[in-house]
Amino acid sequence: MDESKNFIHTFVEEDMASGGRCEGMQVHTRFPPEPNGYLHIGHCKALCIDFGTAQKYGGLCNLRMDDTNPAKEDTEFVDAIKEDIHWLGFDWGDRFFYGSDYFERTYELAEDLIKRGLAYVCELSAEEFSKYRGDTQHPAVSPYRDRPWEESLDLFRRMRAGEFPEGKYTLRAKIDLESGNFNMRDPVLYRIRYIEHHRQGTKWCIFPMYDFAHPIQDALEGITHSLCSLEYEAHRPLYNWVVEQCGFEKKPRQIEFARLNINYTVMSKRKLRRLVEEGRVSGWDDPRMPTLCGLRRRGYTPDSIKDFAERIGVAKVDSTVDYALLEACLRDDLNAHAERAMAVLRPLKLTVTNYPEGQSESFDIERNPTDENAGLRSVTFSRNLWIEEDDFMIEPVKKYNRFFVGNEVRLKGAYIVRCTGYNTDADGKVTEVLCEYDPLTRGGDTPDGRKVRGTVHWVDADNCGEAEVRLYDMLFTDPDPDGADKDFMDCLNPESLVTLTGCKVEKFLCDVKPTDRFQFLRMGYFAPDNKDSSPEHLVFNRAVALKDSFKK
RNA sequence: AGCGGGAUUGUGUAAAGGUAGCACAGCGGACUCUGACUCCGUAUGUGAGGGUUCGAAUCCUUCUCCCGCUGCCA
Repeated sequence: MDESKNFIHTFVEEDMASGGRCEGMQVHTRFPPEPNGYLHIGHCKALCIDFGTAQKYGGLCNLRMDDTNPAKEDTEFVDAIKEDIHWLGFDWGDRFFYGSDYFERTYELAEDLIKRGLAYVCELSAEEFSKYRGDTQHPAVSPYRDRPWEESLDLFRRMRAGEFPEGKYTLRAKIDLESGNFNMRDPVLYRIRYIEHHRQGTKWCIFPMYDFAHPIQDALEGITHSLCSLEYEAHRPLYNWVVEQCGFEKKPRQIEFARLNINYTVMSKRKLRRLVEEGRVSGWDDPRMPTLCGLRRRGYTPDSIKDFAERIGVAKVDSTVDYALLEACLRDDLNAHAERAMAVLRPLKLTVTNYPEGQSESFDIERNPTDENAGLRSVTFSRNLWIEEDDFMIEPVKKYNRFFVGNEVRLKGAYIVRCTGYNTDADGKVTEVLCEYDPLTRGGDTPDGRKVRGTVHWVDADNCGEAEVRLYDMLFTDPDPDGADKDFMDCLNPESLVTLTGCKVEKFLCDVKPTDRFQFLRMGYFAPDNKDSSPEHLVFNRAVALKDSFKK
C-alpha cells in the first residue's frame, strides 16, 4: 500500500490502535451521494478518500444513496452514479444501500426519542420559526417545546398517517435553544412532504432530515469513519448527539476535509444541472463537462483521475487546484500506455524527388516507445507525403532543426532526407517542399553514425486515413464567477461555447485509419468520442507545441 | 456578532522542537528517431508581533486575515 499519509489516516490509525476507539474492528467507510445529479471530478476526490481509506487499511467501503429528500432525487442518477464509480475502478461488493431503506428503523428511533422527551412535535411554520430562532445575541424560543410526550407521539403518528398538510408540523429534537451553534437549536428531524419518492413511492409522507438520517444510517451499517466535507463541521455535534441518544453501541466518527476546487472549472452540481437543463451543453456527458462521464468522453482515463485525486492531497484548508495538474496526470498516464500515431493537422506537401513515382514500401514503427510489449504498427511510404506546415521554414530561426533548404531531417521511422527546395504560389505561400532521400538510411538509421538533429512526423499521401477532430475546451469560467454579482453563465469562456452542438471540427490525416470522430485533448492527444467504453488514445506527435497553442 | 474551522513559495501538499521537502506551473540547460518523454539545474514560502528554548512552521500569547453555519436542502 502506498505510504503517503494524510490527517484522516492519522485519526484512523489512532482509532484502530490498541486502546483506541475502534480497537479490533475493521475500518469501514461509506460513499453517500445524493442521487440528484451526475458525479463530477469533485466527487471523485471524496470517492478516492472514502474507498481509498478503506483499501489502505484492509477495510470496507459501502455505497449508499442518500435519498431522504424525495423532491430532488431520481432513479436515472442512481444508475449513472453506479456506472461511473465502477468505471473509475471502485467496487462496493454487495454493500449497496439506500438511505430510504432505513426509513422504518429511523422512524422507530424518532418515536423512541419522543417517548424519552428528547423530541417534540412543533407547529411553527418555517417563517414563524425563523422569527423564534433567535440570533447570535439571543436564544431561540419554542412555544411547543414542553408539549407532553404523549401528545407529540400522537401527532407524530398522525403526521405519518397523512392527516396533516405539508408544513403544518415538524418533529424537532429538544437540544439547546441557546447554543451558539444553530444546528443545535432544536433542529428539525422530520418534515411532511407529499411527493412520490423514487423508491418508496407514496409509502411515506414524512421524511427524515439529513442530520437525523445520516448518523443513523452510518451507525446501522457499522461505519467506523464517516468522511465528509468541511461544511458539515458544524453539524458534528448534532451527528454525535443523534448517535448518542439513539443508543448505538458502535459509534461512527465524522471527519471533515476540504472539498475540491479547480480553477476555471464549474464544480457545483446546481450549476452543472443548469447547464444541462438550459441546453448549454448536450447533456451530463458532454465532453466539456467536468462530470466523470464527460471526462470519460473527453478521453480521460480512470487511472489519470485517481492519480489526480491522490496528488491533490487531503487537508482542511479551502484550496483551488490548478487545472494543469489534471492535464499533467492524464499526460503521464497516456504517455506510458497510449499508442502512438503520426498525424498531420495542417498538411504541407512533401515530395521525395528521387523516390520513384508509383513505388511504395512499408515500415514498422513502435506503437509505444516506452513499452516494448506494445508491439509495432506498419506504415507505408511513397514519393508523396504530407508533413506539418510548421515543420518547414524558409528562413530558419535559431535552433530550428527541421526542414529548411540544405538541412538533413529524419522522417520518423523511414529515411533521412535532405531538403532541396520548395515551391510557392503567387502569394508566396509555400505549397510544396522538395527533398531527396538517402537509401542507406532505411528505417531512419544512420549507418555512418552522422548526427541528424531533426526528426519529423509524416503521413503517406497515397495511403493515409482521414478523420474529423473536434476541438473542445473544458467549460471554463472566469476565475471568480461569483465575484461581481454576475451570473456564472455569463462568465463561461466563449471559446468553449463556440461549439455548442457541433464543436469546432477540423480534419486531420493519420497513419492509421481512424473511423470515429475524435476528441482533441488540449495537450495533443486524440481520443475517439466513445460514450460507452474507456477511450483508446492516439498520442499526437510533438504534443507540447499544441499544448501551448491551446493554452488559455 | 455568536459558534465552528483555517493560514507553509504562483498552485496544491509534507515536515508531531533539530537542514523547510515533494508535485504541478515557471525559467535555464542536457539528452533524444520529434522540440514530446526523460534528466539536471534554478528562483520564489512558514500571515504579523511578542514570549519559552541551545534551537520554533511546530509550544505559549496578542493581533490580522480567510472560510463555514443562522433551510422544513444534502
